[in-house]
Amino acid sequence: MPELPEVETVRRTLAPAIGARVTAVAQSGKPLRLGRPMPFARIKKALLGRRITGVRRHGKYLLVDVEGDAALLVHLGMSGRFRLFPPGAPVPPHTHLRLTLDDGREIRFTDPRRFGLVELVARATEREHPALAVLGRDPLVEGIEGAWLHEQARRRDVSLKSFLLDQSVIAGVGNIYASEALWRVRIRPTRRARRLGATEARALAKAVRAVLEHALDRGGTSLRDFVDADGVEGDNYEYLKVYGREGEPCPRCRTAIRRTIIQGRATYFCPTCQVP
DNA sequence: ATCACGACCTGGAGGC
DNA sequence: TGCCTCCAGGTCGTGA
Repeated sequence: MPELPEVETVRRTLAPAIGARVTAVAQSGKPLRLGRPMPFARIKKALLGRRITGVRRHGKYLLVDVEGDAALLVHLGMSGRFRLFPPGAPVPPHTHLRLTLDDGREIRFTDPRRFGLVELVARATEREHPALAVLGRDPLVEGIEGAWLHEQARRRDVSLKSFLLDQSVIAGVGNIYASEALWRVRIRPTRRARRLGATEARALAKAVRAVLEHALDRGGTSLRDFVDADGVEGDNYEYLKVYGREGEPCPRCRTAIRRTIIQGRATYFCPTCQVP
């Protein structure tokens, strides 16, 4: 479901929970990513009775800070939702974690496919967590520059599409925005990363930031699962230029958009104005 | 060490 | 209506 703009949208809409105290913690007991159960006992011990002091994001990961040194680490996988419900709201199916707040609201992690992740980390050492340790630069937090991107790309013998999806380089770009950014700079997704020129790298770095910021301004892209912490869908889908638009005319040159598979993921491009 | 692929899950859409 | 197949915003372990 979620790439950087969607996760950032959730982060922002979850902010009204800051200051509230956690009065109850409940779980489904179902395993999540890799069939691993969430460390519920540790989560409960660290969160119960504590106030939420912040909600942060790095790449596609969310961190919910509480009093003390603990933070709840959350990844939404493909179908995960992380929402703030009003008091008494019905509990949706596939709800794996519930944090009841002192005013009756509930933060709930819901994930039918269970590709998501919920962990507990110590803030002081959070970057040592395997999921966070490998993350590259977040385009909207740390920023990415053309020269840096060029240097990264030179050393990799993968397609540019795969390169953009590599979270150890850029943290937060996923399948939608990888196709969108490459369309903007008129480069085929199949182009080898090492063949990216310096000028192209500058344009690509700018395009990555632009597509992410544009989507964020629209509350993210809702294809099927995505809603913010208030349950509201984002309306960025109508602004996508190529993703999910096989057969539709390219907005630049009217050629039919093509769909191909790169590393097992659907990839969209214009065969005319995106150069190999 | 890098890289490509399949597995991990459930549910929705479309074909028959 | 029901059954089947395909597809999905991500990540990780495997084996070449």
